[in-house]
Amino acid sequence: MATIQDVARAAGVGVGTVSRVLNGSPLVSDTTRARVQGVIDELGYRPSSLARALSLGRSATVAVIVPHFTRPSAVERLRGLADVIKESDYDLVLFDVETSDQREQRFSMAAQADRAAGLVIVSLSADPDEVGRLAGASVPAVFLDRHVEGLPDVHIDDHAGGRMAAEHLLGLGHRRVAFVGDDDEAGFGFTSSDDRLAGYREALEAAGAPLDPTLVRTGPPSREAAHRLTADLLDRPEPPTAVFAVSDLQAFGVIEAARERGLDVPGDLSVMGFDDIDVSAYLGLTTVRQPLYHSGRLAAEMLLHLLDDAGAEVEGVALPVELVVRKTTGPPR
Amino acid sequence: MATIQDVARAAGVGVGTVSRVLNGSPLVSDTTRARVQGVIDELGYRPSSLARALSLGRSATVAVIVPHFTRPSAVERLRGLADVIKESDYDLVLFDVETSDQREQRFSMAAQADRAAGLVIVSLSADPDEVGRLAGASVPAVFLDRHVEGLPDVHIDDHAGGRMAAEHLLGLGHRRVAFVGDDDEAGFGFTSSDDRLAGYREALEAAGAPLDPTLVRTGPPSREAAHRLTADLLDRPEPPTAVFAVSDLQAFGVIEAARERGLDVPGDLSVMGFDDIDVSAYLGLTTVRQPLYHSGRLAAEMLLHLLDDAGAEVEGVALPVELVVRKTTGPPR
DNA sequence: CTGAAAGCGCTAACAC
DNA sequence: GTGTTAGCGCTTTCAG
Repeated sequence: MATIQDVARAAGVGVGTVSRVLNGSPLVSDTTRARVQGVIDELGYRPSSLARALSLGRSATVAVIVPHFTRPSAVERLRGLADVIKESDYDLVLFDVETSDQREQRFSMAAQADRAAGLVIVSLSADPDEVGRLAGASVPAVFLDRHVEGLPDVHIDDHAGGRMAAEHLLGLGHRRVAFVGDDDEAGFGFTSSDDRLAGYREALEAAGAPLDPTLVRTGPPSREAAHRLTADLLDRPEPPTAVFAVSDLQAFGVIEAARERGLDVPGDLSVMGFDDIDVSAYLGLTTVRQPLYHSGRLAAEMLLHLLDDAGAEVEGVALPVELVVRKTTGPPR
Repeated sequence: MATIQDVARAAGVGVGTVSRVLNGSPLVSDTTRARVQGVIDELGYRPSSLARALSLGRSATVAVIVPHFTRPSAVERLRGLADVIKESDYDLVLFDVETSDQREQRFSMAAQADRAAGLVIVSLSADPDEVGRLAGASVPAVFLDRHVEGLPDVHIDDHAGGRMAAEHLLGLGHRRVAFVGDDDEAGFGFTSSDDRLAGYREALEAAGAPLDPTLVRTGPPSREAAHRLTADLLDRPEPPTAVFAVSDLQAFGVIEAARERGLDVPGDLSVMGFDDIDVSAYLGLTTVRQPLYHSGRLAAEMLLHLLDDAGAEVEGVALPVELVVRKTTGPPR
């Protein structure tokens, strides 16, 4: 790998001049510029963005820190982020986090301006300590899919979403309903599932149909896990007549399990999800929609704004959720 | 942000000693180690991975370069990659490429050992020049979803896949079939679509039912684009009785367009895709399956192997494709 | 065992 | 206009 030194030597100039050519400084004569450029091309020299960032103390990348980035909802958010970032001068780099360790590491990296110019933190919470550090850092950060006091964020009202789900099921005449959600086994501090459950439970209670604790199941946020959880639910002596899953992906797992048992959806079992991902319309899934793609765009725009104008005060945004009734819910038999 | 200097000063030791503590070197007395560690904790000091990489000349990240990373097929591959990488000591960092410019930039970054320890390049081709550079670089690279002469890769036989599609449709009795594929507008050098088309065309020709050129449409690899392309196809005086879409995502766009016209699938129009993504089984889509998740795992394993043993010779792998007949194809009316 | 110093590749301030 | 040089934060000899 050729370095700036090599180029300088070969061109018979100082490294400063090469640097100037590299950065399009006007303080270089045309002839020198041409000569240096010639050597650069010839040597196939590429400046080290790393050394550049270290020297400058800043980089031109936006880092997105996201756990389980292949979940459909995460992908949809990332699509929004990417669509906005690609129109800017920044590069998008995605840091996957799969373990609690990585979460730590990503966060500590966060505050370093030479690593990333700005940060989007998806679905992860931050403790007050971390919030303080982030707020004090020179690297602006915006949280996506999570409300954080004191830092800009884009979030939804999970509690209200859970309530909507309950009210829909209640309105249909269901009294014995279940919940399939997430456990936070990795310790990421996910709360969406719990918040939705809380809203769900409250609305049920208020209607005089309190949620049976044995009908609440949690597991990893995958279709397979939801499938297993549901199979278990359906094996109970008094199975539920409806299931609210905390994501569409999980709702599909629920439906799968029901079909496996020969149950008709929604005839024998009503199923609803949360998110309204791409395929849900196709599959006719009743769900609580949250604006995933839009939330990504918004978060990116907020960050770009912050990057553009360090002093800018950016308000957190709460996005609306909306009930979308399709074909997987109906009155109980 | 505290630096190693700050720590050294506060602990009353040299930076070298701090560095040794950081890296668990045995050449530090226990008392000194304890004192330094104390200061580190107190200051909340985090070493700069950037400076570290620059100094060391190598990093502990695997870089994945992938265009349009939110396509379902890309996500599925990434899932395989991530599942393997997360079990290793490496970090996974994803570089999105959306423009031809970015492609250049990512590639040039590629060969720099201080940026990434290893590389997985998804769906992108490399010209002989680039292959040479990559082969010579100290950073091992494996190509995924593309065959590259002289470098390890994981790929499928697109040509055979296209043939399979044609044979299936032919076997059902279709003679007037269409193709909905990708154009490579961004100039990434994608060839999968063309290769599948070639296989499709040849098989059709061999069966005496040559593909009508007006029934070949290409556009961006999105559902929406495929929808539009198909609408156009169906408006023709002699519409096709079957459509082969180059991806499942696009096949869904085709189906959408057909339904919009009030056409029954497969009664009025047979539709098949390529990939067999997650939801295809759900939707009963007939398709040509390629092992997406597995291909990601394989590529990651190959790279890890290369990283582990620089001398290792890794063979390119061709993965099989397989026809999966479901409910969107049938005999023509 | 530990401190000092050189160097990783680059930018920017400072001379000439 | 252009060369020189001092860092950016870290690791790693090289002395002691």
